Amino acid sequence: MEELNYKEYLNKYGMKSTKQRNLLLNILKNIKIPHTAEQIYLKARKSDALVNLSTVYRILEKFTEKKITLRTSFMDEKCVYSLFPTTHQHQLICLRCKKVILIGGCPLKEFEKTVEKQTDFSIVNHRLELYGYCRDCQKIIAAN
Amino acid sequence: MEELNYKEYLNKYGMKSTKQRNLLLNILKNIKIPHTAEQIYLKARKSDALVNLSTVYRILEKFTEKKITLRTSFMDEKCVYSLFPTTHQHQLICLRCKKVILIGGCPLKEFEKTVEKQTDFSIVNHRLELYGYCRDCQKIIAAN
DNA sequence: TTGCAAATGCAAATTATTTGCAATAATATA
DNA sequence: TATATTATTGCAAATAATTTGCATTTGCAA
Ligand SMILES: [Mn+2]
Ligand SMILES: [Mn+2]
Ligand SMILES: [Zn+2]
Ligand SMILES: [Zn+2]
Repeated sequence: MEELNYKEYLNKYGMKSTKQRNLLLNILKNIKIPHTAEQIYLKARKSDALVNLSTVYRILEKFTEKKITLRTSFMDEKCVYSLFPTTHQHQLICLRCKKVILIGGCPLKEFEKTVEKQTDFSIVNHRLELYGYCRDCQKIIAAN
Repeated sequence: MEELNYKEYLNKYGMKSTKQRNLLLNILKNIKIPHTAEQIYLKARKSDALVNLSTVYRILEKFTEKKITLRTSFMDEKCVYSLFPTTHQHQLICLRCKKVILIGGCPLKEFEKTVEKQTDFSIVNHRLELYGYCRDCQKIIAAN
């Protein structure tokens, strides 16, 4: 964790720079996979700055509203948050260890056009996730 | 609502035929879009047979386990249930009126193979939903 | 520096879903 | 058909994630 001040950045979004928000931005910058509000809260506790869990929820809500973060929810599980991706991408999720791999490249452009013609819908976005087993988990499963 | 007895069908799955289960099967058969447990419960109450909400949850849980129903959860919202589709299909959802259109034909087979090669994952399924505006809602939005 | 709106902490509320347990109902079989 | 054996149900209470009310604190613009 280096930089702990995102004042300009936050002000640009009309948000005050608080130690809690700076801290969360820093945490979000350093995580490689999406985290739940509670996971982020637990990381925050480890730092010297204290944050309350409701504050974490409130901050993530505001960040999501401003598209600073992306809020995702898998099948049944809790919502997870990550910095909003700069490019359009999709996720490949391991059903056993929950590892997430981001995949660039979207296979849906043509399909969307076809569907638009067939249905008269105007499609504005989509959600695509692939589920499977990562190499490690494939081995573990095979060994049982 | 015609037939109210699915005894053979339920027994085949190792489940007893109860008036609650028969009723739910009938409701599920007649709905055109996925419903929440509570929506199904409310429809059930309208019939003469009484059902408890926890029972509805328990029945839907068991149905889902047996793949009689499909349990889906959109972004933040509650889980919804529908009869398990006989063919692989995806949903096109209107962001304004929440209408759901089912679309047959999956554009992902080739893409999955490519991703498997790139990532060493073994892909077992995927989730694809398209979001947009239905024709009616497009008009309404344009008129504002 | 001060004033005020925005942000926070804390506890309590909400909401969807699940669970324990005693009562009831469905099936198998005597 | 009567009975025994389980599975299923109803009801109330528990859980778990998220949200909210309110008093206090903080950031920042004037
Ligand atoms: Mn895409
Ligand atoms: Mn598909
Ligand atoms: Zn894995
Ligand atoms: Zn619509």
